[in-house]
Amino acid sequence: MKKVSLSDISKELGVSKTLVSFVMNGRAKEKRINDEVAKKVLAKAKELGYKADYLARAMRTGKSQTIGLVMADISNPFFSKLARSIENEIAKFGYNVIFGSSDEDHIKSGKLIEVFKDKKVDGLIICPTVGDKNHIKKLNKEKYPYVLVDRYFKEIPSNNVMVDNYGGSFEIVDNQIKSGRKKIAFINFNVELINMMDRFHGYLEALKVNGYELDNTLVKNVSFKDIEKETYEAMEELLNVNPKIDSIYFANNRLAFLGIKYLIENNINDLKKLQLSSFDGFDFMPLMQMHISYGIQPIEQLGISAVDSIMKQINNKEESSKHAMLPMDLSLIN
Amino acid sequence: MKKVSLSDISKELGVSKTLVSFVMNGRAKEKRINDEVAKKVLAKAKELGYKADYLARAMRTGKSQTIGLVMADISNPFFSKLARSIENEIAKFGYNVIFGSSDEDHIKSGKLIEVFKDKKVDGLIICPTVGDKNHIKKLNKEKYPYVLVDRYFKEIPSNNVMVDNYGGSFEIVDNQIKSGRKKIAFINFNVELINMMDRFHGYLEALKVNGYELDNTLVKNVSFKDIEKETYEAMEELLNVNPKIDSIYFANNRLAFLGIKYLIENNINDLKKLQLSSFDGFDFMPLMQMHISYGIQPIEQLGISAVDSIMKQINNKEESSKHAMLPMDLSLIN
DNA sequence: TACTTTAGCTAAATCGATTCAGCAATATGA
DNA sequence: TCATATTGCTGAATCGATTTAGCTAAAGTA
Repeated sequence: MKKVSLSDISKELGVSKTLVSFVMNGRAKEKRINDEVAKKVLAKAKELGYKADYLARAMRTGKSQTIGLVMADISNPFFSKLARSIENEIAKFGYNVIFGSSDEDHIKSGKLIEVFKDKKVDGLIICPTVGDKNHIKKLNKEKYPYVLVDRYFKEIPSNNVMVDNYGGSFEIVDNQIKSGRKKIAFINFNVELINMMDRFHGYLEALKVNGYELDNTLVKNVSFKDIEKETYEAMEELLNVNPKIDSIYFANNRLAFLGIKYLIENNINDLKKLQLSSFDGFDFMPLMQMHISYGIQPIEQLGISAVDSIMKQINNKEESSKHAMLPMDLSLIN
Repeated sequence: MKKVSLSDISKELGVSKTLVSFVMNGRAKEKRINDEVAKKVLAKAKELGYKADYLARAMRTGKSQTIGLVMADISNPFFSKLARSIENEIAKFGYNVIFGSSDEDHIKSGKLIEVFKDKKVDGLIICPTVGDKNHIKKLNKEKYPYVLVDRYFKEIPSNNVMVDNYGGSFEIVDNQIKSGRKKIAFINFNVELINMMDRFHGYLEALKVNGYELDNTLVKNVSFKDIEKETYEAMEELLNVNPKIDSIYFANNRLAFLGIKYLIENNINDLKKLQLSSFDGFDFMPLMQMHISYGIQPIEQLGISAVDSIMKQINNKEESSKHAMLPMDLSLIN
């Protein structure tokens, strides 16, 4: 049951390792190897149960058939669904995924990127966090294959796959206005992230085209670090200080979850007075006591596009600084 | 910026690669290398930015500093939280995680196990599915380090980390009975899985100790393949055929989710007549329109224990056929 | 006949680290 | 003084595949 190597085959058949290697890599024709000999090699390989040693091959060729996935947090449903989509898609190319979570901390993500490069991954799929600019610049300099998902940096050229945060956000807010809402509050998250900024700009634009003034007291920002506490504070301030609010728009599903939790715990559920919307939802939103209007992110497509990009790069299909943008599914805004 | 190898250092200093290797692996004392020389080596290594090549080392030593994680589906919150716990814990040992989802299909899980072994992972953490017995037997024969989580096979010795499915299930059902429920229906899932069988046995035992007879019309089984449709059918049958049911107990949170969805869509919400309970919950259960009583799985601890087991095996701390069982958090049953 | 092609194959270097076996010089002990 | 330890170090083999450079013999060509 011990492992069978190239030389085992070559010895048994009295041919060179080189020849066996050529045959096993399907280069028999190209290398003008006698058909009979090639057949014998294949037969012997099957007989002995030969399989090329992954590490030896990876060391020699520099290809690991593995990609590294750096996300904020795999236990977050958005990322776990994305991870699943990437896993499925990249499996079609015979690749595997090695992953790590950064917790929105660029020290961690930098370390993950380095470790994955050390492990010779053929490419990286990264959901970058605020301080990651330098890591991305470094990857550019090294020409290491990578693609950013969900977020990118305007000032740094990169291959990236994004959702139409601006457009989706615009539609949601525009819809709130069209349905008669006058004072639409916005709770945003980690404002420095480009995707979050874009959602904010969508909100601004919807106000603008409808002739609304931006009211800064209606906009709250919450940080990743203490999201629960800060969301509660934001809700409290919005509802107490500004009692005329008739709509609250959450920049993501986590905020929406916490906001709704706050409302339920405080028994605020007059939805005629207060309408809710969120950039994206979760599976259980249809089961909630509170009606909420939301978009659906094309997570699966996000993974597929990211894999497409990284595989093109790995196979030198010349892909550079390509910015893909996927539309939101807006069927649940109303 | 090209990579620096051992021989670069050895050439620059005029010493052997052997010596450099010893120093870099912290075996200078053990190998009686002159302190001065050792210092010089370390200094030079730092100067040149030397880092041992992962693949070369892995090939030579047979250690990859990577473990393989085989789950049913990483996009399922239970598994993504488990994956996160494992990731965090194993990072403390300088390890990374490569993962794959089996979709409860033993062909897929078998392939994943083989691929991960090919990639020379130092150990496997596996959430096995029904047909995986032979794969586990094979691992036993090969003495490949692995640990099963969430499920195991009674007839096959294995290291495994389980939740107390039986005890948790017993408590939940016992509580339903104690609070006066007479006809407690049970919707189970993929019955051949040991964890699901144990939950069923907990249900049985609770009936028994309270002097209830098992009523087979109250027990429904749903399969992984078509969980949504089958859960709806089960709900329909239970509620129509057996109108005296006053409690429904779901074997997991996914079933509970679907069951509640059914009830909401069909406007059945008289919780005085019908009480709900589930083996485990999700974050948003407190926000639901329906009250439901549930346990909480010690997912984080599950990951920690699994990592503990696999690391002990990898480091030959002689761990064999150890069956760990973690208690459920039952604070939310009432 | 002599020279070029081509088919068919192989030895050896290479990737980069680890480790076995052992050498030389100095120190210690009887 | 001679034998034995000990210190300090190294050459070469090894892990297993890939790949470069090149060889031999037969076939083709002029």
